[in-house]
Amino acid sequence: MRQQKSVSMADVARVAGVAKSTVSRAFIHPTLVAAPTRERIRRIADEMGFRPSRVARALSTGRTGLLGLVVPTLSNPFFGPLVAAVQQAAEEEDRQIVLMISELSAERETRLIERLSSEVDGLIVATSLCGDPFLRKVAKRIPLVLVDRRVGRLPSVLIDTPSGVAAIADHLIGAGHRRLCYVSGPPGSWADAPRIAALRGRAEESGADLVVAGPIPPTVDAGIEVSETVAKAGVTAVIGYNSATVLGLLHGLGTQGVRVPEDVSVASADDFILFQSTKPAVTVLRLPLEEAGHAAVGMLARLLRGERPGKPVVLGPELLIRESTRPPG
Amino acid sequence: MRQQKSVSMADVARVAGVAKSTVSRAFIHPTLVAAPTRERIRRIADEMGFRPSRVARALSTGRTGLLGLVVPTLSNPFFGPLVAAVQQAAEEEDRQIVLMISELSAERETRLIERLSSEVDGLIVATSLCGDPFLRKVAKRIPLVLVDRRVGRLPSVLIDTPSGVAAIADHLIGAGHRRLCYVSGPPGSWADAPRIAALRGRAEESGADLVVAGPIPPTVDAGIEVSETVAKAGVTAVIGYNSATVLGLLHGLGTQGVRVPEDVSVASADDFILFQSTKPAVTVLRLPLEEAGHAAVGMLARLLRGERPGKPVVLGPELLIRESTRPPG
DNA sequence: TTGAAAGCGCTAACAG
DNA sequence: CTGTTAGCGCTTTCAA
Repeated sequence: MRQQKSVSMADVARVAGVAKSTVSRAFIHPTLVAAPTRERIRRIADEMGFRPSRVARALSTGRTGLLGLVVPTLSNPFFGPLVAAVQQAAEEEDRQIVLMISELSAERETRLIERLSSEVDGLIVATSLCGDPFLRKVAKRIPLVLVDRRVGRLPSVLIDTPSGVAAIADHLIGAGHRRLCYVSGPPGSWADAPRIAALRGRAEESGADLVVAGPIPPTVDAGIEVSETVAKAGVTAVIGYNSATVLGLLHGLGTQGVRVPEDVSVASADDFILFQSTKPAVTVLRLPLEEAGHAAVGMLARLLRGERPGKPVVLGPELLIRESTRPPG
Repeated sequence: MRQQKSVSMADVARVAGVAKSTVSRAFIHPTLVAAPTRERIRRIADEMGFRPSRVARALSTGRTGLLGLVVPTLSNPFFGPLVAAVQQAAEEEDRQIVLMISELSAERETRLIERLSSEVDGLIVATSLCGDPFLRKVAKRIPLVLVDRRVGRLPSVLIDTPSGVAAIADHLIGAGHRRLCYVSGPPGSWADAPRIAALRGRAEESGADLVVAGPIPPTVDAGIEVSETVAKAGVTAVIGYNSATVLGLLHGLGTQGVRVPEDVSVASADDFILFQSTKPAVTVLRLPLEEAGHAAVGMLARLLRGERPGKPVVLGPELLIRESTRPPG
């Protein structure tokens, strides 16, 4: 049954001529052990290559040191950096990440969270398909932090894209643009309404016009198609829903002889690594994914310590101004 | 210390009026328990909401049910699908994935693997920075499967890109192209030599010419720059190292008035989701990442059962022929 | 400041 | 087929 003949606390204790409990204390509550003893134990443990068993510790403390992270997919470039950030932040707390990918299925999502919830200390959920009531229920049983989703007063880390989109508008209007276009995402996207509201607000304040094109699917093709509409709308600047849309716009406008940015400025509400090296480089919103990951782990750690999680953290995207946007005319 | 008042086996045993061990057996070795007893136990366990403690089981069996997965980054679109596939395959074996991201640092990679190796049942390593001797050492202590890397005779799942690149050449040459260009990756990329060898082989067999451009950095910019060279090389078809390179080529050739595919056919040795919806859609190699993930988990499972892992699995990429390649002229 | 002892919840001999 | 009995390796009272 046993296979690994790894060094246990008992072994260290024997060699050091002390009780197991003293060895344990030397690591967990160093202050409770006389300095010389402690150092000797540590040295011996080290020499013997002692590695405390997480499993045994987990059984006795009731905590595994594992955090569950649930994301909908890794194909969307939104989630890679988030996962990476969460993993790194967890590492700093000496915790590990158990990753689950729901593949955009609500049923799967629910099932995975259900299972995970009984095997980790806490959960970070960055998915949108499972129901609110379900999440509320899970949060009762286990510390839970939501990312980019709001469910009642559950602890959460939010990314305020509307304010980022507004920042794009400010930048554009500030540069002198008077007619802007927003190309919206797929029909029913919950992200669009607040963005459009924010844009309208900015437009009204400054007396600029706002044209909304779409909704269209978030694909390059759809972006290419919609570029005709955009070209005819008589706008001098366009903001695209996401990177695929913008890629399509760039291409579509190009083939219609509309130059970017000379004729029309283009910005993306979504970052995409290649946008920094396209010609022209595209003005984008950099989503604070790293920050979000760290914040989520921090919040979860607080919950696990029994502290109050604090208010939802709201992170603003950063506007990266590049060649694709400039004053009109 | 205790916090969750979850139902334990002892509880179930008491209610069912049997010994703990019988409850245990009812789940682990169902055949060793009389059918009626077994069913009664299961029903009661179910009603009580019993969930066996993985931790306790781990302590007693020495196996945690966790698999470690180490990848270099999630920014490269190569790894997202791989991670997803590994997670899914693991799930089917009722195992969970502990994910580590080395962020392309050899030192970090070594450290992570070192730590992970004492906390999971087995390891899947899809990184290239840590040293061969180190991996050999780790593999002695814990079942280990390599992905897209070969170290001695360690179990591994390989993706045979050279044969895929050769398939592109066959396709092109078969269509009548006589002068091909391969745009290679970054200086020192270990991937290039075998690809170029494969291409040369095909070219010689068929009496076609092969021009190698580069090495260049795997970026859009570099792709744009190199497109001048390509345009002047008098080739009718070009194969790019990866998606960024090809994106650059597409753009660069376009601005030089070289039409794709009318004047030059273009193919990518690397898939990229947007290539199916660009104009023209690009002929690519689809890397069998899902298959690789499944194969790796399967192989690891075999190792964990004490079976021989079998020979390295070699997976061939699939050639997806699209609009960007066609007969010359 | 240290030791002894009692678990944590489960699995796996070994009896019966 | 089922019960009894030891642990797995660690943390944590409780005493000394």
